[in-house]
Amino acid sequence: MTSILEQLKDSVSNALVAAFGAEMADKDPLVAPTNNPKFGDYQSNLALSLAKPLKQNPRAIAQSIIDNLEIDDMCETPTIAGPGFINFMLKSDYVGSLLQKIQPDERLGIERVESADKVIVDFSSPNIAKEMHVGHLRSTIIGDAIARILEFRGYDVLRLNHVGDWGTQFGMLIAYLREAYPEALTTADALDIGDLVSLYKKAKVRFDEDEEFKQTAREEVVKLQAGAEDSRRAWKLLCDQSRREFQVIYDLLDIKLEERGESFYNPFLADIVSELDEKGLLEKSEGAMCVFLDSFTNKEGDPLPLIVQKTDGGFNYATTDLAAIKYRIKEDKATRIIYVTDSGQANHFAGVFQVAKKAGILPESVETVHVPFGLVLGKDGKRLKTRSGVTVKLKDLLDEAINRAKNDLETRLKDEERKETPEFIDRVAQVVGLSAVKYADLSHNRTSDYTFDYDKMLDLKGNTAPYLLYAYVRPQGISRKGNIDFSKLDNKTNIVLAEKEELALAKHILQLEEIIKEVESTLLPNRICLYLFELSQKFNQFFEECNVLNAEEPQKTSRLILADLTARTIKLGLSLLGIEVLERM
RNA sequence: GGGCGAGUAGCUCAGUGGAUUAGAGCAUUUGGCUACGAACCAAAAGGUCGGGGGUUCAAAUCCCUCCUCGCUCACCA
Repeated sequence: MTSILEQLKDSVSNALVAAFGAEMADKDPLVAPTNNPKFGDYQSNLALSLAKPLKQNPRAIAQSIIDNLEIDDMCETPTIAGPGFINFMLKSDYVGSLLQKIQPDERLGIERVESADKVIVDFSSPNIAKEMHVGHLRSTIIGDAIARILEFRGYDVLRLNHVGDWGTQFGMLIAYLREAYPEALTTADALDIGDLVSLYKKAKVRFDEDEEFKQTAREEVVKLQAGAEDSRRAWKLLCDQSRREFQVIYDLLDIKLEERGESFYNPFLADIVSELDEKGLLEKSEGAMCVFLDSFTNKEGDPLPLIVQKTDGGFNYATTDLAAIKYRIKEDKATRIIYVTDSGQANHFAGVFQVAKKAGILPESVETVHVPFGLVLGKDGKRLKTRSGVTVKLKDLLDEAINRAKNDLETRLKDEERKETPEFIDRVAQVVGLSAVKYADLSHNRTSDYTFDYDKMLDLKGNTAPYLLYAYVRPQGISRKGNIDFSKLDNKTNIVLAEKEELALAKHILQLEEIIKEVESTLLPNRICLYLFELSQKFNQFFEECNVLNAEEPQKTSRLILADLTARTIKLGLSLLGIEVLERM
């Protein structure tokens, strides 16, 4: 369905051409939702921006536009306010007819994109042989939400997990494995990940302290990269065990990912370097092969290099990322590649994208975009750590949220003298706990750091997951109490929107499409959160003022449809964020 | 020192095409359950949008400058 906003934009553009001639056709109609409901639903600031070029009074221009508008079916006659704003107020009949139109549609009238372009979302990316920790939280949650939103819009999304499964640390690990746990190399499942993590730490200590061990580790890297069979077996063992543990988290969070680690691009790295050389971009500097960047300088003001081959001949992540760009464009046919990593990598990606463009690997027709996000902070305003000062494991963090949700729920059940089964309690606690963590993350503007606070995210009040989940449960309560099957509601009766709460709720429901389209380009999921929070508030106001079950027809059916559409909008919106709903809580 | 980002109510944060009186939530104070779940709603109070300049009829938003904080600055990713 064409959104109201787009229809208005088209109408204003047409009116502009009718009033001032065809040369105005490309002029942006500057239509946007009003920031204050008393100015109506939408406004156009067009007349003000035309005052100078047309050398006319903006109010007169506004009047000419209004005179040429053909929107009687949608809006009341637009009014001119202040210096020349055009304010639009939707007609309630029109709003009702739109609701009626989307009511039978599973997608709630939201369009798919015309061509299913391939989009890659690169997110999560933990490191093999390490546990997932709080540092992976945001990439995983934000990346998944972005992927879900683009999938819903109809893009062909490839979700890639660019795991750290290659590099110098493996020499160290394999060397230590041989030394300390030789049986792990021959016996399946001889280690679990807990051992693997402590193994990593011990290996690191050996590596830092013992020169001889360091040398062995380096040789092990060479053997691995050369494809020595027992080294590869050890490497694979490490990867498999890590992968299993990652999967526990992904299952818990309901996240689907295709693993394609750094090692995947290994065969292409040497070619990338020679390609850069052929293009004349390569320079040797302090022993390393580099491409020098435009507009990036170091402390002394000299140009900064992107190192693609280290002094020891090895490749690094810049090389891998260049190879990945090439592969993703040539083989995967991606037209948009989205990297969800922390903002600390902004320079790295800027450099890689610049070199890829210079080298002709990255054509104009493909968009690469770094989607940065800020740090997760503790209440002290510093990077989130445990009380003992170590990094918080992701599993522990999620379990804590679920446990707190469970305690809250049990306290409330006791207060209200409600009895529920242990299965119900566990299920509600899990959904509430996980959705609270996800929603807290997604509802903040991702570019800034955010403060992690269990009490706030699990609060039943305010812009939190529990508040939204409750707003979903309330319409379901109406359905149960009234013994009404929402899917069998009469769709023939005109929807009546007499009360201001009804109208406000209805208009808000219809805005989801605009929001989704906006997020599709800005990749800022917090816009969806804000939308859903406002929807929930409007529903609660409606619920307070407009009794549904005791209303007379045709108002009763109208209100049932409103309640159902609200619930389905919340459910759909939350699903785009990777959050489930509950029928009761 | 360079680059990037941030600084908006006591706290957590919205505000991405400059525009009509700067928003929300939490916390605080007050009112509302003999009506579909009060896990709710209503109302009050709370801000020189870090400081200073500039552009504009109009700036939290654009430009300049300064201050504070964070991230980052060649062989880790």
